[in-house]
Amino acid sequence: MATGRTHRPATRSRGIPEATVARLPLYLRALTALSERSVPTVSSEELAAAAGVNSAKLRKDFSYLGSYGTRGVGYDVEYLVYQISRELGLTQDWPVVIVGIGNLGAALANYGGFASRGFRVAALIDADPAMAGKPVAGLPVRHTDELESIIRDNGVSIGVIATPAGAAQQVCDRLVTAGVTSILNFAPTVLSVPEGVDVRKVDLSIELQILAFHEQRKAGEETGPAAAAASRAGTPARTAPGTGGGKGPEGDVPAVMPA
Amino acid sequence: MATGRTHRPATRSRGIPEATVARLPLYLRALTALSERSVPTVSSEELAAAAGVNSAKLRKDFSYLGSYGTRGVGYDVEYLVYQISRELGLTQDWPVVIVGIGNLGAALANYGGFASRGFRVAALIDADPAMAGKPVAGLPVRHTDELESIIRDNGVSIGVIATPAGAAQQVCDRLVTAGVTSILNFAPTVLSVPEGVDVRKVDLSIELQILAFHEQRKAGEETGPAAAAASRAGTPARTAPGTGGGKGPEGDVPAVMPA
DNA sequence: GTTTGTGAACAGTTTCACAGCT
DNA sequence: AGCTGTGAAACTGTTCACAAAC
Repeated sequence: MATGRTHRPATRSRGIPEATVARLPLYLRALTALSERSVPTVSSEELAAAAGVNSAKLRKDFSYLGSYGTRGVGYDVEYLVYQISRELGLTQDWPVVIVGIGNLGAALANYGGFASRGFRVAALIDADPAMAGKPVAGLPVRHTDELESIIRDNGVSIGVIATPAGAAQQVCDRLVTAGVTSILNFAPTVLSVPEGVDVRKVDLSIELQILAFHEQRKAGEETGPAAAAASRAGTPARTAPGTGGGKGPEGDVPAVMPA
Repeated sequence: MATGRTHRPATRSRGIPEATVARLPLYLRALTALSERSVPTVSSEELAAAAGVNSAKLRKDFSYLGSYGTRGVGYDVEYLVYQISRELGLTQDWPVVIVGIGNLGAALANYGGFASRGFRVAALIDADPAMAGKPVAGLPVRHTDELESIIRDNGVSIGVIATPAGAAQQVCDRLVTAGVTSILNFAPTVLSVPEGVDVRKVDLSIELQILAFHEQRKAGEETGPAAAAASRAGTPARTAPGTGGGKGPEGDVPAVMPA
């Protein structure tokens, strides 16, 4: 039963609830957009709208970080950007490796948001010898043989797995052994990792299946307000995800375009 | 929102909890693997291990669907596969369009899990006229002009947005107007949609930032057991004082910015 | 004996509503 | 006046532990 150690509840976080942590990047993106427009201060109401949450939640979230607002006024945009960045650990540079340079890996490598905020793609790694040396997003693809040395030489602690499912666990094991302690997994597999290693999963087909579930409900129960696309002509009709939406945070904010 | 307490009775039907819905695809995947190995029955303990959850949660989840197990024995694999598929709406065929055929869009188009389970890529759509007609994943890319007709002709109700952030809202509006009621959004933007339309978001950079947060914590305090590879040369990362002492704004905050 | 199904206890999250500061 | 910060209430999700079914 050597595989008995998996998951995670890293709720060892000194105080900040996990749900709040998951929303901080959302706020940060909204704040960055405001900052670029040189907006000096913002109220919880405005910022919440931009981030797609409600203001009470936002204020509660910020209260875990400290008292960074001014009553009667709002929050100082630059100051908040800094505080949230620091809290998220984005004031330092995180070298990241991407393993598996297929379509998805290439997409990730080209994704602007990656590099923008504290993350730096240290290397792209693929098992196919034919890929080795080929430039993707301006970086030469390295062969899997070099995985361990790349990680050690660059002090990489975050790895992204974009390989086929069959290779994911093996890649994961090598990453962990070499010193990676956080993994973002795009392969549709459950990864086993030792305690202390964090895994987050992005699973396309799961997201689609959740949508299908709600879609089926809609079709079944025609109670729906038919919802013709009435809104959003003149006013920016804000609408909650209504029927479902779900677990995670909802919504983002306009930002720079990824390639 | 604003002022009135619009108590929306969103929960009207005998609902399966959202958290449970989000796990059903996970169970389904594990069950499918068992099915392919011709395993006839499985216990909650075994299945939970395969899906990466604990058995109590799994049993509770299944209890919302009905009593599909046999005490003293376990669950019939084939039967459960069918029940969950039906619950998720996967026994019907869902035509899907993918808009934005860059690296990511192509990756999605090629993703096997897409087609495998109830979903069928009805069309790939891109705004670039140079892309039109080019085959991606065996399908010819269609131009955005055809978006509305494609959706209507194929009865598409699920759309995937893989465009740059700047185009996402516009694409979203057109999808919704044409009849799409569920959207999977890969662009880092908040989408506004009318009530009744479901949006799920997949945001890479947010996932990475959440990992960075935990990574920073690990570096800061070597809590408990696995202190293993955490401290390797290269990722020192200064200790996060976190909420040390209290939540006074001072502490280590180097009165930056606001000036 | 084994394993499910579930009420009840517990934990985490969101919302409310208002006191307190500016 | 306006807006933050936060206890308390309401809600959602998880874990426990055991009776019931095989």
